[in-house]
Amino acid sequence: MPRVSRAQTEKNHALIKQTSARLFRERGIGGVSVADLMAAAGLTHGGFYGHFDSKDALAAAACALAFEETDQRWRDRMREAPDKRAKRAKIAEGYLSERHRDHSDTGCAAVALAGDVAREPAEAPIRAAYTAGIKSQAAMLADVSDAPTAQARKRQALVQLSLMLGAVNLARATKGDPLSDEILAAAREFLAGPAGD
Amino acid sequence: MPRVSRAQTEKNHALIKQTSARLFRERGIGGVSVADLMAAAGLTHGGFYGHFDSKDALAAAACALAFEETDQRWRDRMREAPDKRAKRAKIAEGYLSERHRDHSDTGCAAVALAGDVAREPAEAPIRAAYTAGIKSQAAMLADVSDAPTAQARKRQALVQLSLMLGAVNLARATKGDPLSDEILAAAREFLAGPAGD
DNA sequence: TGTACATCAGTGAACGCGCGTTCACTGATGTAC
DNA sequence: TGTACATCAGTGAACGCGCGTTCACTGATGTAC
Repeated sequence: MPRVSRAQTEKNHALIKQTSARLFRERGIGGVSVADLMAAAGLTHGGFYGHFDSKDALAAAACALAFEETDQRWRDRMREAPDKRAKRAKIAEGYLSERHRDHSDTGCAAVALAGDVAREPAEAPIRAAYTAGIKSQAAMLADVSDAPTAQARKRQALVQLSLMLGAVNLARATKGDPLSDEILAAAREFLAGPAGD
Repeated sequence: MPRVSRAQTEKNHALIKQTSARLFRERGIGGVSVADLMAAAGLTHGGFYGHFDSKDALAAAACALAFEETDQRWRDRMREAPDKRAKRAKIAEGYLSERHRDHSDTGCAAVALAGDVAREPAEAPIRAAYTAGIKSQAAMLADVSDAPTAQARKRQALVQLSLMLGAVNLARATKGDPLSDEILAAAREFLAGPAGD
């Protein structure tokens, strides 16, 4: 079984990253061991350090990948909507759905990793990846803002992002109680309403 | 040193809870060991199980206490403001301050613990404590809403809470980058502005 | 109020376990001729 | 195109460490007389 073709090695590398991007979002970085994620990728844990320098380095790479996935989904959704207002609404709708609340493993990286990243030390490599991901999301939302100035568009984007992230985070933490659905509904209604942009 | 007076035992019990409420908010539940928090309370780790059944049980008690502290601070702040609009603004101001972002140990329990609680299993005792805390905060905000119906007041409260929590969570995760301050400023301005209620 | 003793809060060593990381080894892959 | 061999991706045992929890022990506290 050892010594695998160059092509297979690259596939394994990508698979470890993809698997981690999913597991870290679902269970948190501390909630998944190196052995766990290598097993989920169909490998044994010893080979991990041939692919990444450390679990921290993988966390940064997986975070970046998770944001790429999220960005791609946002772009796809926006493409379906005719104008800026509809694009904003399309994103909010998906973000604030019960489906998104219940599937953090394939959901938005920003909300799934916020709590973990907030407690990482300043020099942890995942922090840079996370901040870059947030900037990308904010830029996408600012692009579909109707506000007159660049500053106002950015502010609107940051408010929409904060509200969506906060609502899903709260809905996940209160899941099992009727309040969880109410939080999502309140945020959905607010962003769809007349003041929702 | 062993066998301490009844009064001292109660003080120790309270101290363990207070210390945990602070440390859990700062480093997360998984980021503090039983030995850590007993040492921070000036005790040795072995005595812990005389006070609590398990770390999970303590986490629930500490979460409840952290919410009590937060509630008390909100009540104090609201008392200083003349009307509902000013009360809402007062809460938002403090919540979205750089000071609050930089001091999670004494800050709002809802944002500090959201990520941890979201990943706890349904039967974990901390989930009930957390949901109760959120309901209390939502009720306080609904009480100072100007909306005409009870449902609208609740929705407004849930939106304000989600936005505040999301903004501080994001600001903590992006701290060190100028974006962090911008997120807080955007949310502050939005909640102070004409549509901010 | 004073004495004799049972209680039990806190101590610190120990438990089994899982963690991130290292390393000697293996044998298919890739290369040199 | 075929053979000989060096490379190195993956294996699995082992490393030291810290975790949550248990437990025999200690000696001041609280109680019974």
